[in-house]
Amino acid sequence: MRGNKDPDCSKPKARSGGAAFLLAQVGAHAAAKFGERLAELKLIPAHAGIVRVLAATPGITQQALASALQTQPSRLVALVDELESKGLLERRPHDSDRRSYSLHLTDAGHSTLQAIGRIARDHQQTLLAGLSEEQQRQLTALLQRVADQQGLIPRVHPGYRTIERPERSEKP
Amino acid sequence: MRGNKDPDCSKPKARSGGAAFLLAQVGAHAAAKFGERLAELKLIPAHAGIVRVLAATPGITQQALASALQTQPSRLVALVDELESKGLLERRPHDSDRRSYSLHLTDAGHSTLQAIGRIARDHQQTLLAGLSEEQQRQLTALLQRVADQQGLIPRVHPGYRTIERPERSEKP
DNA sequence: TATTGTTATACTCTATAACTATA
DNA sequence: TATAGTTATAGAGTATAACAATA
Repeated sequence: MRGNKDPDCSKPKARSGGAAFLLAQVGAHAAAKFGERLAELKLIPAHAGIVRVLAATPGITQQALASALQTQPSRLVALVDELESKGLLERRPHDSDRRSYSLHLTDAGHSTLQAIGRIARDHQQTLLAGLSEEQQRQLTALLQRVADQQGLIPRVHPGYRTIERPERSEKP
Repeated sequence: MRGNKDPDCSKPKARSGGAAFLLAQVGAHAAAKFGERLAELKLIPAHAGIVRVLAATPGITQQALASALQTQPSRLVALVDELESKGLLERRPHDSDRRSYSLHLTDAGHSTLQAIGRIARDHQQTLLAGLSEEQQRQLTALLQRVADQQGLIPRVHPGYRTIERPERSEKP
């Protein structure tokens, strides 16, 4: 265990929980703050994710959307319903398969997309206000490197995928 | 907005969602992976947080613990119950106030604390495997800077504090 | 028979507010 | 009256499996 002879620096990494904890902590903070800002648009982060995917791949089906976002199709129903009732997207009949829909952003949907972009940039600026531009570039590059190496899919938030909870202690 | 004359680099930050998104994404990934590893000990991250606070401040009451972790006292009951039934902590009578308990780690609790530390280090090493030691130091410093500037409390994970969800669309 | 979107069900987690026993 | 710990209740979110329409 770290053959250091100077006892004063024998635990150089146990500062504030380590980089991994900092990542989780700052990341949760970033997600929470973004969610707060998004509330201005009466949306939640999951809505924003859908809008972004739809902008990138118009006409996508709900199955494909679920696959792209790594979530269950049944989970999308309510979210797509909400976006549709807000007039931000349309469910159009699919050309060749009458079981499925083609999802398309409306004009209002595209406006919302832009608003989301503005909020995201504003959010990021506030979040990284303590860093110089050069430091922000460094941070981005380092995070991108970790994300790539860890096999994270660009633009897809894990959304807290099912975490195996150990047996909740015996409860008779 | 960024007075760039070269159109090709007019959007230098819209790469993979920006640093803020990367932070949320990598942070959620880090938290999820840590949770998976912690399952080896039949614990969840919230348990680990309690154990760490107890190690730092032995004899703390549940109210003070709730305050330290920024959570509701009622939320701690089940968690403390579980740790007690595992023999990792004890509820001892408080010296001067018979309403409250003094929480103390047992020997097994201290062993578990060490196991948590090992898991955390192992986890961090895996998470940052794509970075050199110098890059890891850089990343840690940058994250620490953001955490400080954002007013995050050292060692306290936001745990996803209540996010204001906008009115769930009308549902008659 | 398989697949798309949807609905139904059960289960977990949480916040809130009671409750008790002390202070 | 106020506080510590606990319990009860209700609500949101999710995974899973069923379902009807279509392939």
